[in-house]
Amino acid sequence: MKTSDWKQEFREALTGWYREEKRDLPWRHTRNPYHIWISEVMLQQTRVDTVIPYYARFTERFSDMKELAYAPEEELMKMWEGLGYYSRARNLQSSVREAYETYGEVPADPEKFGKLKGVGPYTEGAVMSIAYGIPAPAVDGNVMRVLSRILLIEEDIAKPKTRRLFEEAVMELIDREDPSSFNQGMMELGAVICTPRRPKCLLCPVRDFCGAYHEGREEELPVKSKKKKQQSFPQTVIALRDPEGRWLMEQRPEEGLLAGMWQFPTAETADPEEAVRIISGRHRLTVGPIEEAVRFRHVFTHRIWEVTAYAASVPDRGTPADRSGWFRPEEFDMLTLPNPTKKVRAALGL
DNA sequence: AACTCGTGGGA
DNA sequence: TTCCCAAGAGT
Repeated sequence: MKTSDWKQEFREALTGWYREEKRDLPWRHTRNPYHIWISEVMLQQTRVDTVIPYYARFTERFSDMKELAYAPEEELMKMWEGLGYYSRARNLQSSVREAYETYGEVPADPEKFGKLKGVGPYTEGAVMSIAYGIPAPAVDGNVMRVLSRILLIEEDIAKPKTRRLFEEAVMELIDREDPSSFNQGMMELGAVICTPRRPKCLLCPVRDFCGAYHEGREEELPVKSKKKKQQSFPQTVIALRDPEGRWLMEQRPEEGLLAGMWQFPTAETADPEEAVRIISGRHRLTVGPIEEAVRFRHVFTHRIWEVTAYAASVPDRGTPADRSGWFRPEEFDMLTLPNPTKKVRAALGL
């Protein structure tokens, strides 16, 4: 068998399987490049089942580029609330605005599209191939896992430079008649068959082409170095209620973790007395006796919060610092609240 | 290159 | 519980 024939048979086996067996997902019902762009950004580091309801709401509210381009940021963040990695939403909006004003559409040019904020190598290839049929590589974690097994590639896929190796491999293999089905087929295969643990090789449409399967090494690949575990940080929350039933909320800084989101007053200490001193000083107010409401751990990718939340009354509102305000529980829904804050809110029965 | 940036699910 | 992870990108 000649090498070129092997590649062609691989392509046909993969795209044929994909066209027959692909899951019925919302973004596979549209050819709207803008909607496909939205789906790819939402799917960055996020599971399909999590994205589905967000995608439905988001594309309904911001049905075309103009709607999103000029939407109020608060509304944008409210639609993204709970999905995580919030800079994705802000970058998406600014890039949709730029594309709309510059091209009037999603540019069908990888060079132009890839320059937009929030569009990295993966998203560039995914949107260009799926929306426009352009043969560009869309290398995500699935593709690196699948190809490392098929081609017996032993480079560490945790290392940034390794991705380029896989992009070159994809360009050698990609189906130029249907780059969309090829790229999505690779990812679909990784998602449902060629899984990280216990891959279902007996159901695999391309196992005849798989080096790892032939050598019985499918569980050994890919090679991936582990990341170091996260550091823990104490977070003491002092939820403060005024005599009229309003609660003090603070808005986090515009940059960094949970940027711009709202939370109950919080101090980075394990000592509740110290937290009261810090927060009462910050807002120039007097805090009554505190009562513990809830204690939990919140795990981020790179750090862990050990949260202890207390509630207390204040006789008057003092002098609130910048980026803070008093709100009734019904008004909380106007604010963008990160999950840790939602947990505290639930514990307080608000 | 290494670090930052969320969340929820599964083994 | 603990760990890894899931269609990554910005700095």
